[in-house]
Amino acid sequence: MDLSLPAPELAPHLLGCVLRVGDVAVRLTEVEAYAGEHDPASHAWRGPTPRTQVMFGPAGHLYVYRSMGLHFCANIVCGPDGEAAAVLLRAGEVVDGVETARARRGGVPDVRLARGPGCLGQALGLTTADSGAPLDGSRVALAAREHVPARIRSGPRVGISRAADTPWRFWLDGDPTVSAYRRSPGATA
DNA sequence: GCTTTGATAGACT
DNA sequence: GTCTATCAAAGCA
Repeated sequence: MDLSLPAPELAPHLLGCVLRVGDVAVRLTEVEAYAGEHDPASHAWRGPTPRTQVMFGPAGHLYVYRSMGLHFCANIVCGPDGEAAAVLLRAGEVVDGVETARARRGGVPDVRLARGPGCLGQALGLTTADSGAPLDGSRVALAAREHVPARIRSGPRVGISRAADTPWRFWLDGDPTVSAYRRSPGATA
């Protein structure tokens, strides 16, 4: 696993990998690539800010942000140092620490534990305090998948207002934990 | 210092 | 399928 790859190349390679945060681990089933300064949909497209600075740093760190006040979304920073590339983790299947995740999510069906970016962040217990945390295996670790997933699909990204037609969303076809496609209301497409 | 916007999720018609 | 809650960071005056 080479996290210094550009986001669009790395994203499909992350599918099927297991991300562990504390007691909870998820198998990634849905991700989206963001190419930083070259991507109008990225938080970092206009240059570094206090909130996005971690994306400009070296690969192998978490970037966590808050959306709509209530929801936390997790990204894995990738690309070379200085490039604001990141891969948004949109959904996953909880493979360890299910009880912990279930408690955090308030008793929803298991298939929904990490379905959707905000849900995934909540299931893993991530907050903005975890933004910038390294994937060094202490609290957060990324394990390579054992086999290449059989069916990977790609398509337009979801829920963003710019460049929504860029096919940088990747997911495992047929996986029940993948969120239903949901078009951005104001997407320019 | 103030105003606008957002990489959503869940409830409601 | 459509509508809205809710707040911090970004952007602008």
